[in-house]
Amino acid sequence: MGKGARTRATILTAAVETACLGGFDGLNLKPLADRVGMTKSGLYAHFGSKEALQVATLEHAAELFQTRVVAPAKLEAAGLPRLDGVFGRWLDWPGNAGLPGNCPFFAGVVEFDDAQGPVRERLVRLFRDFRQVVEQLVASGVRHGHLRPGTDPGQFAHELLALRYAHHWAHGFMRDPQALVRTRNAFARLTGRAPPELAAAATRYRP
Amino acid sequence: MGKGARTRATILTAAVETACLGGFDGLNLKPLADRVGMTKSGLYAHFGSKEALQVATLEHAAELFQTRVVAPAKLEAAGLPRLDGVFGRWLDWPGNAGLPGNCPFFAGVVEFDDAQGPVRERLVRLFRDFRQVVEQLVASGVRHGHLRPGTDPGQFAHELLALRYAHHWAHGFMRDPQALVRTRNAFARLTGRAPPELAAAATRYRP
DNA sequence: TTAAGATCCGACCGGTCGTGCTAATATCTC
DNA sequence: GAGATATTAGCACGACCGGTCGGATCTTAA
Repeated sequence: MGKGARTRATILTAAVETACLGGFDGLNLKPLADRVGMTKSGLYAHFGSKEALQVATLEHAAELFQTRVVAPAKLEAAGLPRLDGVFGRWLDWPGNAGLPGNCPFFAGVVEFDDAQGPVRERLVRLFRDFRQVVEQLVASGVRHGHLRPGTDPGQFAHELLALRYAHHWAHGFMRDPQALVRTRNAFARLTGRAPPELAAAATRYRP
Repeated sequence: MGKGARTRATILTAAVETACLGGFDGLNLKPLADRVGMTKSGLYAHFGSKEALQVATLEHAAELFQTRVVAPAKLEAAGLPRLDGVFGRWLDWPGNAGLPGNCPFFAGVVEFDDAQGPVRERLVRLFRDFRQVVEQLVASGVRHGHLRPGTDPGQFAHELLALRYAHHWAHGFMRDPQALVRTRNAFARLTGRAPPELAAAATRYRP
């Protein structure tokens, strides 16, 4: 690995940490350059623009997510246990990758939802790919008899992401000490492992 | 209403719209002043700082939310129907208030989760208050026999917010045309009104 | 060893940011 | 209508933004 690739990696590592703390809009050149002991123009030798830096940072974070959250599933039993593992690691992310702050992808959702450009496109594709991973895990769970036949993987993935998002809000923002147990309860209900009497909230109301 | 109060209202209306489009970090003085035909210092006569402007904007948005989403529940039948109404209007917000873009509160969650200060505090209190409203609606639903006795209002509110957050992601960011139907499905499952065979996903798996 | 090329710095550009101040103007009260 | 007050414009400051450029310094391969 040449010197260029080495410093590029150093920059990207610091950039991902910065993005976890301040989002992709917080990826300002001067502070980032200071963090790695360089100058702004030094960064520009590696990335030609701020947008390119954002995309590269997103890519680097995605690789980290892949190795820390998704890949370990290969070592777990196929079907629902694998889904359990991914969801559990997803809840810890990005902390379990040694990163400070919160998930940068969720920050990107807010920062790029009205804007457009390559960063947004890349982020959408990232979410779509991960969603597909979840859907395959669900389908596998159905095949193994862990989940009810006919389970809609798209609907399941939608609700799974909802739980992760709510955890981000309750734990990260509201600092609710009950966040984790509530998210786990909801996950248990989603996967049909809640006590039967808690599986649904309503009793007799029909609109 | 004096002239001061009138222009202050004009500014805040424009500020809420701006916050819907670009969040509270996007509340920059010059563009906002241009939008209402004033200069930056004109705004400064009304709010003494950017932070105060953000707080006032948050307050104004909260009042709008109260009147457009929460208050109409008074006209609905107590219990679950009232919860249906609030959730339905919440999904439309802020569009049903004539505002462009997305919910500014969700943007604030990302922008102020690591930061601290009066804006964050106000936003936390806002969410806590609304969560309490939801919990009371749930408790009322239990009393009316619409929801299973013993339903945990806190857990229910946690999952309800999860659905709204997922809708924000799927509809607003991912532009998923199936977002609405999936959110409604999930709401039906949460309130126990999904077809029984869809109420839970798992069949026999026990970890 | 040496020269080509990669790498990085320092200075600088045009803009925009939030924040102050003064002066002039509009509005309200008496 | 006069005086007090509230409101707004105009202007300037320092800090920071993304981006550019020439040249110094270091790697690397011949």
